[in-house]
Amino acid sequence: MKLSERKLKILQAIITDYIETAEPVGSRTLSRKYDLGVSAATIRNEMAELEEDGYLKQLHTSSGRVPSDKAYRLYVDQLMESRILAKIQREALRESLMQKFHEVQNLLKHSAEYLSEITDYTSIAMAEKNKENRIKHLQLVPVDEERILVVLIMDTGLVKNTLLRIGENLDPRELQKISNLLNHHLQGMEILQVSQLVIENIQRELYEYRRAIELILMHLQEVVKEVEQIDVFFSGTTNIFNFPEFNDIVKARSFLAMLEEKELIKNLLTLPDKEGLRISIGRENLYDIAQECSLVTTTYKIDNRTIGHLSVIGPTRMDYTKVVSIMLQLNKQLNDLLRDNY
Amino acid sequence: MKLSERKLKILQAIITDYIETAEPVGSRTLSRKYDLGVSAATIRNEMAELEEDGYLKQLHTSSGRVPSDKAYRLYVDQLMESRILAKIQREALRESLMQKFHEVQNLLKHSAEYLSEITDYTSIAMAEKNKENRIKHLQLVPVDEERILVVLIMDTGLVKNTLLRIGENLDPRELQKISNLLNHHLQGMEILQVSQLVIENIQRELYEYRRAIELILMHLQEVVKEVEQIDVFFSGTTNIFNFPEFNDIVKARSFLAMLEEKELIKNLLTLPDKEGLRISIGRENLYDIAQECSLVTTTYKIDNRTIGHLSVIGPTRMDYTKVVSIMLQLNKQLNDLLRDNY
DNA sequence: ATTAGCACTCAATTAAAGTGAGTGCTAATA
DNA sequence: TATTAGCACTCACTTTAATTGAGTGCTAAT
Repeated sequence: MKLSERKLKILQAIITDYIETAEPVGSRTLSRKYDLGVSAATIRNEMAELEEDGYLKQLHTSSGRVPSDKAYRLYVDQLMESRILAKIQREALRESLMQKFHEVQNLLKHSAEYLSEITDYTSIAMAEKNKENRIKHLQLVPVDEERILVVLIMDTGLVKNTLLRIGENLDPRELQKISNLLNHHLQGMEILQVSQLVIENIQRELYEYRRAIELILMHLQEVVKEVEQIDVFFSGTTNIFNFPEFNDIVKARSFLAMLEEKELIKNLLTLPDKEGLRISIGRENLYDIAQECSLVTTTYKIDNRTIGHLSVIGPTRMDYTKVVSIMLQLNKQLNDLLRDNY
Repeated sequence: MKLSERKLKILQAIITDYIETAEPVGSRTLSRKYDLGVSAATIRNEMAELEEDGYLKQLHTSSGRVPSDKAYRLYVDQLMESRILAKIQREALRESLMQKFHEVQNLLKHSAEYLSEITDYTSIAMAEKNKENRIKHLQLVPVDEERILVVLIMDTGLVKNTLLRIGENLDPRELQKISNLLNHHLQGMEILQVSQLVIENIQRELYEYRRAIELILMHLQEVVKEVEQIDVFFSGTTNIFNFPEFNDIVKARSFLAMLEEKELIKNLLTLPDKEGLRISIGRENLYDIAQECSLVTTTYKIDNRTIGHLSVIGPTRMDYTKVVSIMLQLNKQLNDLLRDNY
């Protein structure tokens, strides 16, 4: 049941026009605006068939047609032609990213800002906080008589600090000793594996500091809880107001409310992983409120472990061509950066 | 030009009613709903005079009246009676805060979440990133062969990490040596004071590591730039949709757009400092877009230096009584926590 | 000084009429 | 047989008019 060349051409024109105008498109407009080589009547007949096949929808009997999710799917899979970013833009991007890569979190955050600014849609950065984070290094830093700073470095590049009030007065050398011991035992472990048993083993080895060690490890557990929280960052949330389909207070509100549901956002961004770039269109998204939106999502990895996601979200009528080409570029740049630095 | 007892009573009733309903209030409603002991006609006369004095506004000749900013000002300064939070609520709050106080940033963030949830308005947490941050401690942590982590602890409790790729292969002992030297020179300094001269002095003392030292200090300067960025966090932004006065897409949009203007938000929260709790009402705010809003703001300090602000923002018709009493409670709890821990 | 009564105002709601883009069908045409 | 012009019909949207009702200001009575 393949579509004829002509049907594809008409469908493409409809989608292009609708992406641009957000207005249902009729046969007359189409024949005037695009050079399709056939009359409005012919287009009308083709449109009727396209509607039968589920590619177009009519809001009411005498309105123009609007592309369905199925049409967008066809569009992104077959019709869309990828544009290339101007080289100069690419280099500006690289510049701007280079300055921000101190932390993975920041890198994603700034990428999101870049994305929303250049696409005019809303973008989402999510740092994946998977439990398989392994401890790479742990350092105790003396702050003053009463307190120490526990610095935890994970192999994914994640760094966590905890300011800790410790009963005893430990001098730097003692701290270093504890640090070394903890590192020896904990390096390479997932933090959830640090069981009571492990703690006791460590305590046995440095019995005189058992209280401090317990305090530290207890706190690490708490830090883990925080780490497991989802870390989501948005940019350009108010861009949604630019789109007529959200130009009604109820729609805009539910869109913004959706963004506040971090669990939901997480599920939207972390669907079973198709490689590279994933596009989910309208009702393909399982959540009610997301069904009038499309997402273009890329996933970032270090050593084959996922560290985060970037996503552009907008109306189903989004400019897929633009968004996809921008995200592909960004993806390439980011992966280069990650490979070089982590 | 003081208002009579009766006028005050009527004004109070009008404000209370308008806070509750968001509808212009008329003389009849007023006399029926509140026990003012006079007839609607009398109230009408009083209202006319209150309007002359600028406490009330009429949207059109035959509408009820709405309180002006001047009325709200009178209300918060004189009429408002502070409620006390139930003790049980207080203790739940303390519990919830205690678990989050690892970092100043987190403390403010969680407080904001608490505020927006319990008030149903939007809340803002802003960490003041003033340049007078002094270096308390600096620690170099080895990560792997190629990279070190620079941990910077400021006396305000702010902690900053920078992952740094360093050319040379430094063993932990060498790193410690550099750490010590840097601490010796830098402790107590504002980071902007770390001039080229200081850097050169340090380099002279540990000439063999001059390259590493330069790298580290260069990076610190960059970190400072980040630190100087304003760090603003919002909670409950979509609560604004609950209020009929923002139930129009243009208003809602400009409110949300305002929140994205960090500089503006900063200026709103950091007005010349009245002690404790500050209420700015409507046109008292200098920015156009904020003129239909009121803010209740508290400022937090450690050792007399401002570390952050918390604010509740909503329509001028906000429930000042509720917001103020909640913020006073929170203020007390937070100050206790800060005093005990930093 | 207070209040009841009444004519008047004006936003908001409802109802009706008019407009126009777009469709489906049919018959003519290439 | 595929395409197109023509035409009657549909239906959301806009415009205009009529209706409603909460609220006011003024006046005269209490």
